[in-house]
Amino acid sequence: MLTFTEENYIKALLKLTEEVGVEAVGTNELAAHLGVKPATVTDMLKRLKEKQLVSYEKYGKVSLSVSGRSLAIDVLRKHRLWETFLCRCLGFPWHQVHEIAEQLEHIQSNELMDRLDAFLGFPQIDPHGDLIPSKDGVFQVKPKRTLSMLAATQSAVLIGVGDNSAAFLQYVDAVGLQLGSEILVKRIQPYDALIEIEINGKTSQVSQKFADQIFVDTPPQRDEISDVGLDVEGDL
Amino acid sequence: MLTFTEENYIKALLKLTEEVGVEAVGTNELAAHLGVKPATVTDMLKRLKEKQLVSYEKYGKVSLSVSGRSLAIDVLRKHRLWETFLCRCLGFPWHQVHEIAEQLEHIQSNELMDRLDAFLGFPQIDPHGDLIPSKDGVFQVKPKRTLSMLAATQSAVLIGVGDNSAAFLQYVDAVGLQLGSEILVKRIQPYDALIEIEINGKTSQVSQKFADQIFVDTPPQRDEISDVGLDVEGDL
DNA sequence: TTTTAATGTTAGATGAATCTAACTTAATTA
DNA sequence: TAATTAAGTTAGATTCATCTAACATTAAAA
Repeated sequence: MLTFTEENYIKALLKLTEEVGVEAVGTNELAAHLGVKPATVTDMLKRLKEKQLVSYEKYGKVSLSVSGRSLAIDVLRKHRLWETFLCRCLGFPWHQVHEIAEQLEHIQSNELMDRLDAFLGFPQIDPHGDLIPSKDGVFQVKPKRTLSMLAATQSAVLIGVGDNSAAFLQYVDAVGLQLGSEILVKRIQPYDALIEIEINGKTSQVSQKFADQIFVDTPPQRDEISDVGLDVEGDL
Repeated sequence: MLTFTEENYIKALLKLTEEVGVEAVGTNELAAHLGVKPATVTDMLKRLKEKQLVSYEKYGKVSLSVSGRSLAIDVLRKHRLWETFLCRCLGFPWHQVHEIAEQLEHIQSNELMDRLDAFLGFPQIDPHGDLIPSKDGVFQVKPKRTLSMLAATQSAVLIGVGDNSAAFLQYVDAVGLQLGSEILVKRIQPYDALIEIEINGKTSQVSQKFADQIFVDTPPQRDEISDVGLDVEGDL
């Protein structure tokens, strides 16, 4: 049985490796991500190694073991199922659910999660557009295309976000975006690289930093293939 | 902000005083109830006193302060709302919900509980028949009549239980009882005080210990007042 | 009233998770 | 290659929640 803190460490490792597509991470990076000091991380890594959750050698990089990865994915699954519950059933705005799910993800009961999963109709995507790992831990990260990769005059559909913080998500709300929204890139300022976008007729200027966190799907336009909408929740 | 453990101590204090109708409790009793050693309780009581949650003097009995009681009631409210959610929405049998709610009751978010409360339709009674405290902490314990107080030939309706452990509740299930069930006391063995009861035509023998934990409402019978059923969930 | 039993406290230890400050190793740059 | 910087570790301290073992107080019984 893992402690809350141990669960948070392996979850962070999952995020910092798999989501970025990197093999292993350093102590400092982990510390920064978790908001603790590097020394604290070193201590914890020793404990995680003893429990065979990570592979780690002194002064080297860390990566999750097979069992560590599987436990981390389970925590992530809980997190995303709870987020889905909070939005869909309790009507929370998406910028509030992450913080509460950070607590709920540590509740220990497999049966609870299975029942919640069934209650929600076995959702595949959470309120931020992230894939919910299946019960048996199948979980792979799709390569992501971001708004910042688009050229002027291109349009795309919002399928996810790379930052779940309340501050970022409220900004997303403010420009009128939600999952499934169509985004048109009107032009990119040559001078400061600000991107002018249009959503439902409303025009906004956003930064590269912002655009890096906006994941999009580019619908086939030139090929004249007929309308393929994003079905956020219905694709079993 | 209280720690999980502090919340558990004040919850235990609420239970050991109010539910039993006693002013204050001793260190040993608290320790026994929480499954820790008396020395541990002494330490914790000092901390709780510093935080003004209890009134306590060395070698004396402990009781909750006004603010301690209010916080304890809030924990109890969360516990019972979660239990209601687990039974009603996720279909958990009542003997499983207590353990999971022991974890969920410590999640910190007032908005979460308010939304859950609304989602459940502002329930007043939890799956064990206990009153759910209202948001403003109004909560009084009704004096309880138990099955063990009934005489032979009397009948009554199950309105609650005094023990939420899985072992006890499964026993209750086994004799065919659920909230609202009508119980007929057929006779009481003079020799060993076993109580013979009938529920839906099914006869069982139960002990005094068991009967002490079965809370009942005795419908007016002799007075010929017409049928008054127990409406477990609908009485706003 | 004195002894005994029950109850409660103190002191010292442990493990988890954190910190700061000092030190070591690895990587980069001149 | 040597010096500097970045990254990582160790040592020692702190807080929380717990323990055991020894001691103190209160209540009950002889």
